[in-house]
Amino acid sequence: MHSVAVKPEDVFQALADPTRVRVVRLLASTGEESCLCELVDSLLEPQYKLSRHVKILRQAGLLSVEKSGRWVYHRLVTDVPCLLHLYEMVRALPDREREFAQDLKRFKARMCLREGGRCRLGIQTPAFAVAQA
Amino acid sequence: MHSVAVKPEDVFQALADPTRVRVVRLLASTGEESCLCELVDSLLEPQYKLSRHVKILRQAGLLSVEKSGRWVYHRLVTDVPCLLHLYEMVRALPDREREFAQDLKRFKARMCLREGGRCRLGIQTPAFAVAQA
DNA sequence: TTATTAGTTGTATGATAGTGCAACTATGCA
DNA sequence: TGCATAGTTGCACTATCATACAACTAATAA
Repeated sequence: MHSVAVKPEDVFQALADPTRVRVVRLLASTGEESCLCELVDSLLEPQYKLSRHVKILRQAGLLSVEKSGRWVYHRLVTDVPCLLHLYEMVRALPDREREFAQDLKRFKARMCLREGGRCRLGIQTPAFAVAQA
Repeated sequence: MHSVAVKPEDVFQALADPTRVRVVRLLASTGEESCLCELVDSLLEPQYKLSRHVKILRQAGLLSVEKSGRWVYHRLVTDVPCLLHLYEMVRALPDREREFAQDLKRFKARMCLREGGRCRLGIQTPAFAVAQA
C-alpha cells in the first residue's frame, strides 16, 4: 500500500486535534519510532484514546506501522515531500504552555527503559508519571 | 490585534476543508492579496460560502484583512515563522485532478481585470467561468 | 493450556462543522 | 435621497467527530 494519495483535507484533519499534534510533534522532533505504550506513558492519555488517534494518523498517511510481537511501532512517513514541510512546521510550533517540553521529557525518560533498542515494558502510568514529576 | 496566539488545532482545523485549502493555496502560490469577489470567480463557489470559509481562516490567524470601500482584501499572515513552513507545504501539495491549475488559471485571468491594482468589478460568475473554459 | 498483557474496536453520547436559503449591513453612485 | 451591490450572518438541517466504557483480539510466558 504505497502512500501515493495525499489528500490535504485528511492530512490537515488528522492534525486538527491537540493529542494528534502532540504525537506527531514528538516523533518529528526526535526522529524516533515509538510503540503505543511509550506514547501512553509520554502523553499520559488512555491507551484506547491514543490507539484511535494513531489510527487516524495512519489512515491519513502520516504514520506507518511495524508490528513486532505484542508491540506496534509507529513512525512518521518521510517519503512524501510535502509532509516533510509539514513536520518542519510542527517542529516550529510555539510551546506556550510548555506542554511539549513535558511530553518530550517523559518520552526521553521512557525511551531509556528500552532494552536493545526495543520496548520491553507495558504501560507504566501512573507510576511512571509520578517518577518524572 | 497581533497574531501572537498560534493554536495548532485551529490552524490545522482551518485547513481541514478542501475549499479553504484552495484559498490558501491560491494566495500562497501567487503571493497576491484578493478580495472576496475575485475568490468567488476563481473558485466558482457561492459568495456566502467563501465569506464563511475566509472568516474561519481569519479567526485561525492565517489571513489578515484590509477593507477598502466595498471591497475586502485578504492576504496571508506572514509574520509567524511556523506559518511560512505551512504555506510551503501547501504549495508542495500534489495537484492530482488539476483542480488547482484551473483555479490558478481563473485567478490570473480575473486579476487581469483589476484597474490600478485594485478590484473594480463585482462577481462575474457565471459569465466569467464560461469565458475561461 | 492458561493467564497475562499490548493493542483494537463496537456502541452510545454530546459537541462541532459544512451547507443552502434568505435576510441583513454597509458602501458607493446616480 | 434612493438604488445597486460587496459582503456578512441567523437559522435549520445533516453529517461528522472526540470521548468513555466495556468487550474484544492477538501474542507472550509460565
